[in-house]
Amino acid sequence: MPKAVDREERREVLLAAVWRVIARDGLERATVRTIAEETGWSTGVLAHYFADKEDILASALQLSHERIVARWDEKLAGLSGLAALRELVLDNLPLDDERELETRFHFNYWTRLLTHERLAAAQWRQGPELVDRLTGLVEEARTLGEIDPGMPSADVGERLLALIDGLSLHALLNPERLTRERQVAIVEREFEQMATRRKGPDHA
Amino acid sequence: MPKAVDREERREVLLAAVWRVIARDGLERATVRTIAEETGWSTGVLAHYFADKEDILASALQLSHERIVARWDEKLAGLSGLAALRELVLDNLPLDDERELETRFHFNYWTRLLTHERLAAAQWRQGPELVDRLTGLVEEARTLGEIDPGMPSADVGERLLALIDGLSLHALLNPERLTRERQVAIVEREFEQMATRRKGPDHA
Amino acid sequence: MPKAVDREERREVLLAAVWRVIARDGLERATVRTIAEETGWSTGVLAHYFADKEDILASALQLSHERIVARWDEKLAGLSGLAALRELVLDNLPLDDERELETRFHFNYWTRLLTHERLAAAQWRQGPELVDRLTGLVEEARTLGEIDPGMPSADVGERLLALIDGLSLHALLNPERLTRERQVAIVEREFEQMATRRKGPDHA
Amino acid sequence: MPKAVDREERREVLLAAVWRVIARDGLERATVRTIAEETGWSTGVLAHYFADKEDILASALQLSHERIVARWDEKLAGLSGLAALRELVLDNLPLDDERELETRFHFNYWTRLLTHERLAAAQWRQGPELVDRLTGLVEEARTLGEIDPGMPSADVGERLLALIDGLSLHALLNPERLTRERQVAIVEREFEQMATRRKGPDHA
DNA sequence: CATGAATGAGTGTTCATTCAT
DNA sequence: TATGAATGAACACTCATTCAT
Repeated sequence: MPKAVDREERREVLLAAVWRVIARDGLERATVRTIAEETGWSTGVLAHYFADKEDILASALQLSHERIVARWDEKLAGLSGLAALRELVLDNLPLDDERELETRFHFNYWTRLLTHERLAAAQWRQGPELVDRLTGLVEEARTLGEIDPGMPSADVGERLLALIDGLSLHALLNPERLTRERQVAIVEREFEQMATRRKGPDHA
Repeated sequence: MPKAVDREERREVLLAAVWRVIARDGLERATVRTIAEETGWSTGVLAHYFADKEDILASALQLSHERIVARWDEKLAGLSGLAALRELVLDNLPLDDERELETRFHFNYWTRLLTHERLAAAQWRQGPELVDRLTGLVEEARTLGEIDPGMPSADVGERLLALIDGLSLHALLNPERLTRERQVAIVEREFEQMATRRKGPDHA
Repeated sequence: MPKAVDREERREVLLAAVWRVIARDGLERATVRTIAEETGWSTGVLAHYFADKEDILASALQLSHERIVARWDEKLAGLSGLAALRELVLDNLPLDDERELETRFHFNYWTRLLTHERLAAAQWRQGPELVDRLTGLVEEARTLGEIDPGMPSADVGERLLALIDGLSLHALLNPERLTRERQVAIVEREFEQMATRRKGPDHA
Repeated sequence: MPKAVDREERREVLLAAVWRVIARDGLERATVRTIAEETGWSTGVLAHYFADKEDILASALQLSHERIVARWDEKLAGLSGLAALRELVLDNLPLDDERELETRFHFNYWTRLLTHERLAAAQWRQGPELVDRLTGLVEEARTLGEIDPGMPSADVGERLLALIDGLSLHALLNPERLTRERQVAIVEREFEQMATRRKGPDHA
């Protein structure tokens, strides 16, 4: 009998190393050797679990995405409308080490998505799914009368997405200026205003 | 007597080629050869004007930054407060081909700034400066009574910066979803609300 | 008690797979993995029956050779002189699918025999043996008065060997130009002339 | 001004090194590093003159072919019929060191032509051209009444081609058995018989 | 005996850099 | 000053081999 290896589990262990390398050193320095070193195995082992480097990078993003979506589902269970929206926005900020690694990791793919056709395939994209979720919850919040009905949900969703990624970006680039606390404060204020404005039309 | 070459002018011509290559093909594919081809000169000529490739990339960012700051000064001349703030935000979105190239160009540096010490240390100047300008104008608008005095100017500035870069990012990644018109609409609404809220405390 | 495996029989099954792979894909693409796939077993099994890859290749050639020699003995039984010679020459041309595979297989070793010491030293046995058989039968034909006694048997044998391999080579490289029928026609004419010339001296 | 290098001449110098490596070590061991070593330059230099390794190998064969055809033209100038045919056959045997290298070199491509589609393109093939020349000269000899008109010229040409490559092959594999002198003797006898048979039909 | 996971040297290729001209 | 030939380290990838199970 061969050495018993759960291939799927092993793949995930390897991909977690890929996350760490890319988050720490960047995509450019994420060479097969660097990744292998991080896994603790030899370079050749990657060939057993992935077709080529592009498959490694795509699989790493794919798995990360799956984990994130699963976490969303978990965190949002039982919540609806504005509360769910707030949770979703906060979940997508680099507010702890795990999510900072996650953000740094995804960050590296953004530029690549811009110029690499093949990577732009549907499953690579977390963005579209997030904006849809955000917009859906905005819509829900509006139905529940929690927010100003005067604004198109899609635009509100888009603005929240921009806020998430903009804050994430600058939190990574300038962690001292844009601390975790400050990110939360800015988002909380955003939500206060969204909630406040629910009567916006009334007072006019 | 050596050929009379205006070194500074030549550098700028070369760096403009660097912008085009990076915006079009990405940093990864911006090889010395590709850049040289874009300039129309040979690869060797770059060695006369720059220390090494990193110097080329840093100088390209630096020059781009200088141009942008100059444009800000020009556009904001005569404006103050909310009007100036609005102009500055809109100027930093990829709303025409020139600024789209600019955004795509800068975009490529974001990930690199995260991991490359030398580039980050020597060249990252735009972000801080922009957030400072935004914050300054928010402060000015508050002094002029144009906006809600209840919010910390720095946080408003930070949120606008996030909005700018978040919208820019997704406008590049998904130009069909986030059209230029839609970017403007989202920003305009943001400003309407900032203006509306100037009496916020009053109606409570 | 270990599993009862007829090692010799297993080796032959494995080597037959080697023949197919090499004839089909060439020596260059005959990797251990490809061969293992063709056998239906895992790559590791080859290590149990062969010292290393070179041993696999040498053994495959060796076995093929043994089979061919056995076939000669069978086909030539009861024949002698010119008739036997004709049969032997025709048997060594790729005139049916089995022998075409055989020829393609051997073909791949020719260049390797030129440069690989170990293979050349240990395994090259067919060439000499075939030329010896050809020469022997020429000698026999001469003794029987079937052919021109004026020519050195060794040279006639050598020429027939060259003809066999030259025709085989071009039949593989250009099957449309050098069809099986044409190969036979060329050989038959060769033998007609050898037979005709048996009275050569007489008419002078 | 750049270092003055005649690119075509340099290419030929490099390709001559390729010939030597392949003839000596075989195609399999003709790595880029081995070739570079033989040229005396670094590995990178090959990238300046050839697109990739396949281009190197194709160009080497191409140049060799051109040289051979040029030599044919030179050697056959002023000759016709059987005399030209004899010269052409003898020229294609490995009868001196230069042509032995040539034969060993070409030899290595034969197996590759069998399995590599791309290499099978028209310009790679010396064979077809040679068989056409041979057949043409046979036809000429027949017109001149130098040989037996009873045999199809194409078949005679084909047989001579087979003889050439068969003798070349075994001369390389067994130089002690099939010496240069013996190759010549076998070919000369072949031509004597072709000439003798010109009256073949008469004596019947 | 049979498996296939793991290894790491070797491959073709790319590329920033150097430097003679 | 400008050229592009030359370099050689680094890259992704392939593969024969080893060996724990």
